[in-house]
Amino acid sequence: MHREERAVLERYLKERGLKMTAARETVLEAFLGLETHVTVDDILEAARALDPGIGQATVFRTMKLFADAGLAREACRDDGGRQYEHAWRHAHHDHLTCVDCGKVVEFVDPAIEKAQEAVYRRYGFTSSGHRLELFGRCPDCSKKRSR
Amino acid sequence: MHREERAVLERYLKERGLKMTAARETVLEAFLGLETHVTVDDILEAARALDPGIGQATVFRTMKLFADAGLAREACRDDGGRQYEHAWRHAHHDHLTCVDCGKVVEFVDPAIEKAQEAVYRRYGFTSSGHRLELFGRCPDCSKKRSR
DNA sequence: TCCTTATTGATAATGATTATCATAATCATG
DNA sequence: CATGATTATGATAATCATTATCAATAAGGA
Repeated sequence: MHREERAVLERYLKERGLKMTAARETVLEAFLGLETHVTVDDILEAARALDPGIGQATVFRTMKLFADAGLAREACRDDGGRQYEHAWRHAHHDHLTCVDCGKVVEFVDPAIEKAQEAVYRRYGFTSSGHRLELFGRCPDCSKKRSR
Repeated sequence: MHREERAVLERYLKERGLKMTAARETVLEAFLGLETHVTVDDILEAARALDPGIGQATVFRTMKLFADAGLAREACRDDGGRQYEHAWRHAHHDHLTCVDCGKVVEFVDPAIEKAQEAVYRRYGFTSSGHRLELFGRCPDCSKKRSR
């Protein structure tokens, strides 16, 4: 299962003299088996379902590693803890979040992406990623409000 | 000093039966006297310069209040603690951050804003703000890298 | 297999934020 | 302008997410 991601991880590890371990395999399987937008505790729970001996610190460490290896993307939430989403073969996308019910729509907008490139050029910056979150009310919650 | 912001705060407080206090005045002055992008500790330090008796918890509470009153905007940083920036009569803007030296450029791009409106319409959402952060390398750091 | 080095899990430590609570300040009202 | 109901404060403890420490273990090249 998840042979491709495993290969990515192994290459990453070998390149810097790190080791492939049982714990790392377990966390990888747990993470990939979950939906995107998960917290470390979600991953810990899933990992312990596969191997009850996994420690919390290991999940923190391992997810950081995955982020660096390009397997996960991390984002801070205003409230609780960090969240992770799948990054391997998951195209970049932005988020549209409902401030009332919390629903999240993932989207990609070429016009936005293009305009961002123009901003980088304007200030002479080299691009290395961005984070865009649109907040608003989804159709349902908008309706409820205006009633 | 800062009569307008003070009036905003007073109206906000009165509307919900809250009280204007010396501590809130002090924190307001301290916050407005600082540059934007400040942490709670920055504000605490500035507030204690005006009144050494101010408690840390009060600053946390008060800044939350200010954010709700539209005087401050808060944003989470991936690393350390929350940061606040001025919100009253400070036009909305986005951030372009250098991942090497930490330099921050504030910008507004009409094309991006327009494209975002289109996204809201596409999904039937009502807009209530957004957060955009572009990451990259500033001209200086780009040069250093390519050497 | 052996040996060096990285990794693990448990636990303590940290740092940011929030809750608690007794005391003090605010302000609408009489 | 004194009163009283209520909110706010500051000190402290509590919580939550995350990181550091460390002795014991596992990986993997020689």
